[in-house]
Amino acid sequence: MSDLRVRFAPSPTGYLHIGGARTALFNYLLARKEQGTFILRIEDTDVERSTQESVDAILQAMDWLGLSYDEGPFYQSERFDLYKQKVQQLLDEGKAYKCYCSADELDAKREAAKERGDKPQYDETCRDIEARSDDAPYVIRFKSQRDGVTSFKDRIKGTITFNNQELDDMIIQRSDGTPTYNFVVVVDDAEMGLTQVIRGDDHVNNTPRQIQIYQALGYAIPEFAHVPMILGADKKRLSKRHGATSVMAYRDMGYLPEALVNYLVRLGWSFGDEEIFSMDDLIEKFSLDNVGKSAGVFNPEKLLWLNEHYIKTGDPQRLSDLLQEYLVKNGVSVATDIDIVEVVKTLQDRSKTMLDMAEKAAFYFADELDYDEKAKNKFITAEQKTAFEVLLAQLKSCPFTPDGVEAAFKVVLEETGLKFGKVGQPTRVALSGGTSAPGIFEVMLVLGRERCVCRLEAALQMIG
RNA sequence: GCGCUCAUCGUCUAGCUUGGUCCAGGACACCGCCCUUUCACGGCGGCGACAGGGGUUCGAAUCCCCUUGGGCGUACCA
Repeated sequence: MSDLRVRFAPSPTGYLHIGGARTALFNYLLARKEQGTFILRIEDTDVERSTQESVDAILQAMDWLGLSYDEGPFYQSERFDLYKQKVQQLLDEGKAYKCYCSADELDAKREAAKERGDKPQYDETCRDIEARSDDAPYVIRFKSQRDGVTSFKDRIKGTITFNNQELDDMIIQRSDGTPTYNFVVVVDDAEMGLTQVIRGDDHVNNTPRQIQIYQALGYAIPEFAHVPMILGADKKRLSKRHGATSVMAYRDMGYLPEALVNYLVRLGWSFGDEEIFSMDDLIEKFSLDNVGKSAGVFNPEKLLWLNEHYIKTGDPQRLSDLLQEYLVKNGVSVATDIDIVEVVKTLQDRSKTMLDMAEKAAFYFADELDYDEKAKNKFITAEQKTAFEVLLAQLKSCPFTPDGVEAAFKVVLEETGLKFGKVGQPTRVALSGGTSAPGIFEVMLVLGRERCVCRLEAALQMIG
């Protein structure tokens, strides 16, 4: 166990999205690689917007991705006493003050500043006034250092410097007594002993003000690593209009978690020319050194390619369990006389998602085949009558093994004098209902004698 | 507007620290060929980028400056 301590700190105001999952993943990988500690903290100081449903959704998504944590989940809503105490400390030391300006006043001033073309900042009206003794509502503001600069060395972006004039006195406690994000994040990151703060790029602007709070509270400053954002195809911040952004939506669409993990980690991180990484590979190879500085565009095609890869190479046994779930979801009742592991084996090379596989597998289980109209008209015709009859007779008696069915087929070719192609495709339609399916022998073996006979008879009946 | 930041094929990226081995490598997508009982898989090949302009240098994708473009922030949200 090393002393490295990192965290993922989502705000429970919705499901876990792609971007959050990636920062969680980076933290997780680093913790596992360095044998450090990965902490999960729920940032629910905004009581209005936080929900238990969101917490559950986030936990479920992390579990699905395989991101286990060592400590937590800690809820900020249960730590208000600690924050109160820290706010009081700053107040006592004159590093924070009560501000009686109303939200409306503040809004008006902000608007006015914008109109003038000035940077909207708090004008410090209450900075040096006496605290009132009446019960007028107030917020508590942090007294920023306004001279000089604040800079820090970002692990992935390098040194970043801010002029302290940019930092106005921010609110650390709302008028309802609850603390705000920029304050609690510092208290918690410090109290939880984090050595590195790995988070989204959208937080770099918060970092200098947070550093000032670390200093005011006498805390050691952790190392910061800001990972670039994920953008949509139009280079705008990834959002719902770009498609699914929820991690669990990808499960519903039939994606494997290892595909999402692999995709997400390669978006912004690289390891030479390698593209395929298992979680174990990543724990061994991941490093903040190879994380790029620029934002990346989310590319659904590449994710799909990885998903195909993991389906192709996945363990059939495991995949068969998953396939059953998707079949059920599609309303297909799974027949017990069919070996689903074998079904998976026939479909692994031709499925893009598990949902896709479920759709392609449906014909195996159908009691009555749903024929593709065009295929039926073209291939289930009088021309095939003899071939079907011979095949039917053979199938009723031949050994139902790879060699057996192939021999049966050979007999058909010999007796009819037809080429394989002439018999194969019609047979495929008769057995599967369509023109694209796994190899004809594989299909017969998975279907079993009884179903093959039944479907061939049905085809013969259609021919009349 | 102001602040921070980023900039190699359409996209993800290697290369940039220690200029020459890069007329820039890999992957996805796309196109073609091969394999083939359908559909796929697979194999082989092709298309395709150093944002622009100045420097520095014998030599720049690599160093410096400017321009342009993008992202993020600018809340009693996180």
